[in-house]
Amino acid sequence: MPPRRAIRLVRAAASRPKRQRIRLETDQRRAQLLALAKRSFSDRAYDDVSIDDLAREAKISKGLLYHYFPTKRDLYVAGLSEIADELVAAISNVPEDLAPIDRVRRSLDAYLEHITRHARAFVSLMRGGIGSDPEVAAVVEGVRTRLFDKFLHGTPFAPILRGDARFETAVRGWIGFVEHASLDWCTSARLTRDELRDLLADILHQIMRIAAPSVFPQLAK
Amino acid sequence: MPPRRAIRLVRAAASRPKRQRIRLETDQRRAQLLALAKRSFSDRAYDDVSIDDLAREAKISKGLLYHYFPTKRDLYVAGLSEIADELVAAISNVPEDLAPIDRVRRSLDAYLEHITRHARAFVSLMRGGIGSDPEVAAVVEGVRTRLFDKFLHGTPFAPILRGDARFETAVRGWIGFVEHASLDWCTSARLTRDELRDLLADILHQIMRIAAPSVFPQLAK
DNA sequence: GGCGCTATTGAAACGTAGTCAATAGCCGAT
DNA sequence: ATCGGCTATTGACTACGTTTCAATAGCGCC
Repeated sequence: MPPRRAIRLVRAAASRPKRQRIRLETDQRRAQLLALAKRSFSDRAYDDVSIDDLAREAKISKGLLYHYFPTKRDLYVAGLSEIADELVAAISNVPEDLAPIDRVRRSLDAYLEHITRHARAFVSLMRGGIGSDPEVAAVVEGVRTRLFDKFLHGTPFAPILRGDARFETAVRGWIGFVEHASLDWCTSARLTRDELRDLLADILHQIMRIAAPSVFPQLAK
Repeated sequence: MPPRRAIRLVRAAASRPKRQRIRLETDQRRAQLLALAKRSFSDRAYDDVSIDDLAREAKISKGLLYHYFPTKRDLYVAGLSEIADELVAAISNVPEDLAPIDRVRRSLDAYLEHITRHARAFVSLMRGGIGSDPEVAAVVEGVRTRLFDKFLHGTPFAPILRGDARFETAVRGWIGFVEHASLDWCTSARLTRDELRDLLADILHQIMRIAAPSVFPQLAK
């Protein structure tokens, strides 16, 4: 039926194409949009991702997007939080019964494994697309705090030293070290993953020796 | 002369207030705007500083602002670069003839001194108001590279180890450590400045021992 | 087959970055 | 003095992206 096409075109021009509406459950749609946001904000900078783009890619109207996320920033933060949670979760299934030093090494393995798999997302998380937004800062800070806890969880001296300013400064600083080194490493891997892991673990070890001599009296410098 | 006020009001209403134009030399105007930008972007987030605000504060029109800086981002980057230069300059006048370890300690002193004096600017520099902008990233990266050079300049092993991946990873990671620890410290100083300085210096020392055993064979772990 | 609920739309409001032709102050020449 | 040119400066205008909201269409239920 050759006329079909012609008729269609006429109808389209006359009575407006009228894109068919696809109805989704709230949860599904929300999940779809979140996934899209995570991808988009990992690939491009915050300002380079427009609501129009997102809506077009999701094949919905801008209005609907705003129905699910009251603000572009909210959408961004929601995506970032998920990325953050995934990262923390990635190092959370390290066996409990290992020696502290092995736990650290295993955690580092899991951490490095995860960030190589999700390099783009990790970079966009850490570089913090909107540096000065308090919510974004809170997400990043949350990652640090939780990593701090994970890496130290189960070590015998953690309870003793909790609250010790010198110790906490040192370990939190080490987290900064790890972030920095892994960001560098993501963009140009000049060490193997094992070499980096060993280096990071060794340095943590030394840092704890320096920052908590009371626990390592025999090693005092 | 009571009528004065009334006359003024009438004139103002009739023939438009016509704000008087103040002509400035290009350099002065530019300097004024840069200073204003540095202040504003340190106080508020990038998006919360509008060109209209800046123009109003500077008592000039938007158009003129765009005459000096082709883009809001350019203005921001220009301000950020100055802050960055000031930070690097701050640690640049450490005497050349000190022992390496003392140079590091003196540099750290200068660094900490500077960031306490310019805490807000330092924080906005490091948090990188626009995380994903390549120019902004370049400024921050430039600070790191230059700090790296400054801290190591004059040490005997620097030339030997330049290019050694393990060593560079470690020292660059230490820069991350320092940034992180000093950002924390800016917001809540739980150590004295001297304690922090000593901690940072000790850790650098240990890090170099670990990362460059060939230079410290006698200390190999 | 109508009714109500809600996911969805489209257009319009709004704010902010960026443009540009016109203007006003300054200075040197006449 | 004043004219003329140079350039710092203006302000109205455009463009574009976020956000709002009343209207609409799909779906299940009676």
